[in-house]
Amino acid sequence: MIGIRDLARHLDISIGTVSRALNDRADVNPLTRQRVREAAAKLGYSPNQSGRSLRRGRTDLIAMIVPSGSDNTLINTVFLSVLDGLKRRLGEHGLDLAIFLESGGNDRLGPLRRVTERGLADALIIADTEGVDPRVDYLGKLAKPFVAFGRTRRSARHAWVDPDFEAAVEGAVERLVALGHRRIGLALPDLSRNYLDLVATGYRRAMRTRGLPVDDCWDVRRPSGERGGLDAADALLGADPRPTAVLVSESMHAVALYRRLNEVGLRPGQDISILGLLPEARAEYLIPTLTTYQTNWTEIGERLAHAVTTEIAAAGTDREPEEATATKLARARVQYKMPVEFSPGESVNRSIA
Amino acid sequence: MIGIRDLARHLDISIGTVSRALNDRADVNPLTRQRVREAAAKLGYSPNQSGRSLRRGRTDLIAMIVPSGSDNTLINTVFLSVLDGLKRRLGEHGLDLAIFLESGGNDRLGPLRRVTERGLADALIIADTEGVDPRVDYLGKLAKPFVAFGRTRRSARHAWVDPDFEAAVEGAVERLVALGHRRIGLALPDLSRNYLDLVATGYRRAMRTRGLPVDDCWDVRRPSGERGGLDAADALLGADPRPTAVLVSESMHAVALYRRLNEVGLRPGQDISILGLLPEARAEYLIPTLTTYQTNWTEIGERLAHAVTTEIAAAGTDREPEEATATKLARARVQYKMPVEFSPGESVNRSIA
DNA sequence: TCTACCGTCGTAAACGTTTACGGCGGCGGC
DNA sequence: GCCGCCGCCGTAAACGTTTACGACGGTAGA
Repeated sequence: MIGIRDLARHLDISIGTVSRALNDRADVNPLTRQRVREAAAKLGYSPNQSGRSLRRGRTDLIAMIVPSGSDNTLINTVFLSVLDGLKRRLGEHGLDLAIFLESGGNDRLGPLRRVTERGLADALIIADTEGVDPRVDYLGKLAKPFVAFGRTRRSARHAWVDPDFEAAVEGAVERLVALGHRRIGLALPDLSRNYLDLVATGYRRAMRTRGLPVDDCWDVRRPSGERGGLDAADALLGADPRPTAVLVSESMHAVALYRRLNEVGLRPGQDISILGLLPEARAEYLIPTLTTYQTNWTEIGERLAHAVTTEIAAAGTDREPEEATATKLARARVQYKMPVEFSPGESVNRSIA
Repeated sequence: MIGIRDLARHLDISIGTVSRALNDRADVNPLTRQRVREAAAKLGYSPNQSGRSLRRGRTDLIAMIVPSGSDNTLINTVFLSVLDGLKRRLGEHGLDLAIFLESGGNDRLGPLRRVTERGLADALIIADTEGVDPRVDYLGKLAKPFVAFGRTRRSARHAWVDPDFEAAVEGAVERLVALGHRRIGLALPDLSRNYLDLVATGYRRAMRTRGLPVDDCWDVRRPSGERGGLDAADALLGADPRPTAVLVSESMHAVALYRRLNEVGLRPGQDISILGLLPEARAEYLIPTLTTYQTNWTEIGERLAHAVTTEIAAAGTDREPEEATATKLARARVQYKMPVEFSPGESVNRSIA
């Protein structure tokens, strides 16, 4: 590996000048800057990150912590689209993105801890947040800049970006009601995720404001995966009176529901309406295609990036007590609900009226 | 942040001793070691990674480069299972894993370059390899330890791990032939991926060794995604004579094929057999479930980790010309085809005979 | 008693950068 | 002609670790 020393020796100038030239500082002769640049290109110089960040005190790396193991997390299905926007925007600020995985167990703090303790990222993004998430407390105490992909109950105190789940469930209920449905069921996985609580309360509220009844048998919460989905389907189909439409929020639950309906001879979109409150990634694999909400996941990634950079900027000037109000406003915490809309799908097309 | 200096001052010993104590070196009094450990725990010391790796010359971090954008890559569908095993095994060696994304464009070298130039990983894993992959040449020239998740045409020269695609296609053909099929089609996406070439040649070989005809109309290669899948389906269904079974190797192609069959009134598993040469992740979303190969993706991850550690060890002793033959053998390059088998599925159950 | 050795520890250099500080020459204003 | 300023550059310290080297006291063997 060739370092700044070699460049200096090769050009017969000091390493200080080389460094200044490469970092585009003002006090260096344009000609020398040029010569340094050419030498760097010719010799294939690239700065050593360890040395640089040791001196600078930052790494220019953003770490994203994502859960592993289960494949029914929010983050998994639409992962790449979000990352696409996130990465592009971060790149514009000279930041790189690295993704770290959680262990898959119930210990959500350990892997995060490893990343922070090694100090290899300037800021973190945590995904798949729970209602009370130990990670936000931990990062808060550390005063480490971070953004949550998904709200928590402590959301007022940190930056976050996520889809507007309340609007999604509100829109879903509205759409079904417009078709004449009055008995609407809801199947949720019983994971500990904050967005599921938002969906559950949003569902109740949407029903209540329209004066619609909510039978407790219509609001089922079952384990993740196919087995739990079949359970949920059985519970909903066995309810009396039976819902004429079902909101489902996990892919495997949707699959299981389709399967059960198929077995008992009910056709989605004809005999019963199914509406997905889930990322659209797998919706099109079902036949008939599942109607589900969709949103601009790439833009969500971009918003995350924006939130990250403002958090970093805020942390940098934290010790500055006197600050112009204008800049302070510009650095306000990013907390953003991404609008959603519903895809065209074949699983909802039945007018009850 | 508290450093080794603070510990030394706090205990009134030298920083050298503190460092030796924390690194479990022999020449330190067990009692001092104990005291240092306790102080480190009490004060919440954690070593600065930049300083450490600057001095040590290594980062204890493994970088995996994965493509982004398209969601039909091999790496995407079974991503988490592989990563699970990979991460666990790496952790046993004190290595962390970070995932970096490609830009999504056709430039596969740029993102990789950024990672290597910043020098923030000891070794790399590249995924979704092409036949002639610019990344293997680049890494080879750099003499940087790396492992490919997926063979290339230069596979003899580097470490790699992947599923045994030849065995998969061989098994598929054999299974169909046992059911009496003689006219077997193949639909591939027209991506530039090495494993697709392996599948294509494996298909031809399997057919030839059984004395079966291969009509060129049965071997279609169409763009990725639903549109291309519909094209492929039309081509196969329009062939004369029409194949009685079809091998398909991309999820969206499978979905499109199901859809087209549905439209023309053919039932998978009854009127025609479908067999997936694709990771099983989405197979169960189709109705009837798609029969497809499956393998132990977690173990693939573990094999990748093993390959990485042996590559690193080999690079460490590269300059050592005289080496015991035993150790040399132990450090032989890992090149491993993971065995595959076929899942129970409903899309193949028709005996032609 | 002298030598050799061992266990334990301190000293200081080194890893590759960045950057505060000061120096040196030239140029303009007085 | 002198002073001050400015553009450009070299010097050296600093970031937090690791580790080669040597020092020191003590013990054992001769």
